[in-house]
Amino acid sequence: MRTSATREHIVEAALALVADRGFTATSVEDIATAAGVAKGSVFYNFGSKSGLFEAIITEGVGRLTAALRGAAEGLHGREALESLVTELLTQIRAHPDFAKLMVAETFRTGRSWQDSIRLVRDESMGTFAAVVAETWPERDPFLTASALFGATLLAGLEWLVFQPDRTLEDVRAAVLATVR
Amino acid sequence: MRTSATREHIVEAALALVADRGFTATSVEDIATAAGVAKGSVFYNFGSKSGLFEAIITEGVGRLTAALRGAAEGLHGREALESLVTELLTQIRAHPDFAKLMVAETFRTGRSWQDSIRLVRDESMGTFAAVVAETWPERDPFLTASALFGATLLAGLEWLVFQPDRTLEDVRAAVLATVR
DNA sequence: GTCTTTGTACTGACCGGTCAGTTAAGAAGG
DNA sequence: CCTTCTTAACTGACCGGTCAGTACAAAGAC
Repeated sequence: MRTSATREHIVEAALALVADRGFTATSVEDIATAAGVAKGSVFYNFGSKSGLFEAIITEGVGRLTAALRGAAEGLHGREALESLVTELLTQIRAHPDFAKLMVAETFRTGRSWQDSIRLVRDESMGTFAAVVAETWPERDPFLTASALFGATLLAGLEWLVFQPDRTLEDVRAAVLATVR
Repeated sequence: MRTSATREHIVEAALALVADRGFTATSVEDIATAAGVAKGSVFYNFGSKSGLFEAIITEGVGRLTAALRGAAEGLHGREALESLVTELLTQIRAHPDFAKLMVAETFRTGRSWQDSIRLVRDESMGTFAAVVAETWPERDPFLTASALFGATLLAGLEWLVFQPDRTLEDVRAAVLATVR
């Protein structure tokens, strides 16, 4: 099997802990305990602590970029934008820890996995920017895309962290009502 | 003098390092070296590592909330919103490290200074929410506010970190063109 | 004017604990 | 019995926090 149960348990536990506390503040021992394995297994399966996080992020990157690309596929204008917002919110709900991690780490420098984070950012924002460039050619595509992306991302996290009782539809409506 | 030069040097160095690397990843020794003082001085002046960060955040909190409150004072509707966006961008430019720190730490839990961070968030978002509630009573004030706040904040950081050659006016225009 | 005292700001060597990473031995399974 | 995977014990580096001591200025004491 390509991804053993042990690997999956470790990745899952690590993602949750790191999203909440940060990379350096989370010890490998804690991750191993939460995953129900011994510390050595983490090193056997991922080589190093940062190796583990590169794996986590690479996995999340692939998932998110694929989802966003698929969501915009064949659509144009406002319709494409609405589909992107909806898909991003869906992904945030499905993988809130990864979303937190992204927000927390995007503007830092020097970590080994920074490139991967930067990659999701560029890919995701690129998808938004493409729609913007096509639909509103008079606007600055990347600044506009980051505003749209930021609005969706922070509203999504506000929802999951502080107002978890709301529905995706509530949040979607709020975001779409504020952007034009 | 209330705040000695030593204190200021330490706060300044600490804010820069922590915004870039995170709290746990930054050692007190590193901060002291960057500030040009001995490690002991950090503990003499702030008591503990987390005491130092509570001081940093409290300072930033006061500055930001006062600025936003002042910006919305006496204004209404779209005019108030535009003033808030402009003021938030101005603050982000003046104190980019504090902005990074906010983004990185808002969705974490359990740190001793978390309450202070939460406080800026609530205050800042509250100022936006008040304008929303007054101007567009049919919209959800807090979800809308977080979308507006998120759009401005992430566009602002995109600007400072990835496109520093742009002007505040460029970013302001992009954000205001995207929100309605 | 000089000597002693006192208080404050600061220093850096040091200590105890924590943590990433290693290793050697054992289980699981074919 | 051999490969793959897992484990517990261990190691050395690093880090937060402490503390005994230095520097120095202000304030009496004579």
